[in-house]
Amino acid sequence: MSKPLPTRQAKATRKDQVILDAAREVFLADPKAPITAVAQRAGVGISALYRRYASKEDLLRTLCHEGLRRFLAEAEAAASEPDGWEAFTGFLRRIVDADVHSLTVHLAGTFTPTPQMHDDMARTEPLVRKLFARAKSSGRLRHDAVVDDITLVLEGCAAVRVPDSVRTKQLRRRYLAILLSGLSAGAVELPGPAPKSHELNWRWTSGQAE
Amino acid sequence: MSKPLPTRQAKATRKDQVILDAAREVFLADPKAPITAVAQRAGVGISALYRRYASKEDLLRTLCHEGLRRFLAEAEAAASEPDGWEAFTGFLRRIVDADVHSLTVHLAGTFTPTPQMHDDMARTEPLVRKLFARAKSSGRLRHDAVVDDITLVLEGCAAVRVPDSVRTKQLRRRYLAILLSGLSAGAVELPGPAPKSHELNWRWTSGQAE
DNA sequence: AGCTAACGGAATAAAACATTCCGTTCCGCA
DNA sequence: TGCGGAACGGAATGTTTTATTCCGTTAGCT
Repeated sequence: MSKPLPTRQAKATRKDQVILDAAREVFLADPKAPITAVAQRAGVGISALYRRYASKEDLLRTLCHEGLRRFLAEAEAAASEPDGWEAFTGFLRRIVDADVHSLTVHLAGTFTPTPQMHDDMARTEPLVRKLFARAKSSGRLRHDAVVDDITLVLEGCAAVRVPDSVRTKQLRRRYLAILLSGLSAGAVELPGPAPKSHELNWRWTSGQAE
Repeated sequence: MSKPLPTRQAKATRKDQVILDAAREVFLADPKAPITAVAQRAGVGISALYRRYASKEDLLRTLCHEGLRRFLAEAEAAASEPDGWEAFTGFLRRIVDADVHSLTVHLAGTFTPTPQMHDDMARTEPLVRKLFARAKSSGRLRHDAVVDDITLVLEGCAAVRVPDSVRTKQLRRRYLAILLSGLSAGAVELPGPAPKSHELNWRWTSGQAE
């Protein structure tokens, strides 16, 4: 009773997802991977890909945009969590679990972003800023942490990767816990100038390629 | 009085270093970079490279081995620092500063290691283990941290990278400080099974390529 | 039975690369 | 002052890798 209509179109629609999933896995592991690797992982032919996406760049862009949307959605969801600290840490955990950071960051520069993407990015920023501010005012966050440290944290978590994806998720949570513990109030001063967002978004600003 | 002999051979010897430096920068930024990129960055022709290294793989291997040696040397140096916690944190800071982890890890799998390298790796392991044990017994390290967390920490720090290398170093120190703060004693329990070394060395165990 | 959306995958054209080769430069010595 | 060759620069070469296209096949659907 779950699949009452294995109609041709329905099949194709389901395959849409399979392909996107495969693409995510493959490009997450290697942003420079050939498109045939995606087809293989998805268990489909190359045609199935080109039927849906005009080009490799198009696929990359779609994938990345999907990640961005997820990020945005999580940020919005976190906004309604009453406890500021919980909202903050929960948000980070979900982003790390979803491996969204790798998507949006490691793929940046491999395609030219659409206006729509820029728009979504712009909508995201204030939400994250707010989330951070709430965490800060909860008193649980160390006083010298800044919003852009979030980027560093996410980048670090994304760097944790082992062949087994389940294990990867566990290790990342452990790692995030260490980081959050380090970001908690009451420790010694952090060294050096804090990061500024323009320093960290360079991957987006310069067009194309690697 | 610094360069009394700009003799032909002396020049070449100096260029050795220039080339190795260029190679480090280039392959650190992109492990798959073409060899011409190295030549360009070094400001030399391709011949200058092939005069020194039989192949690209050979260059990669040399580079990586150099990094491994540095790692080993730092570990040995840290062993003679009397304070266990200082030895530990100082060691990490120097390794992070030298960007050695990226070298040994991101390049792994792009060449077949020499017996000499395996040997050096074997010599390194007990040193690091000892360093960790001393940090642990200093009481400053959280009780549920394990040796292999070091790998995660280094991996995370290596993931911090911005175009400006000076800034990168600063940001990494900040990030390491957060991590060390999180690794300090007295916080909440860390989640999940702790990492085991065989989980983290997969890049070395499977031969060749990506 | 016939039409065609949805494919699979070989074929193709273009790019990216590692490596080789050859002509040039210029140090060091006679 | 001229020569031999080490040390190069960088174009030419031969391969490999890839994105993209094309064409024959397989079903849903009527």
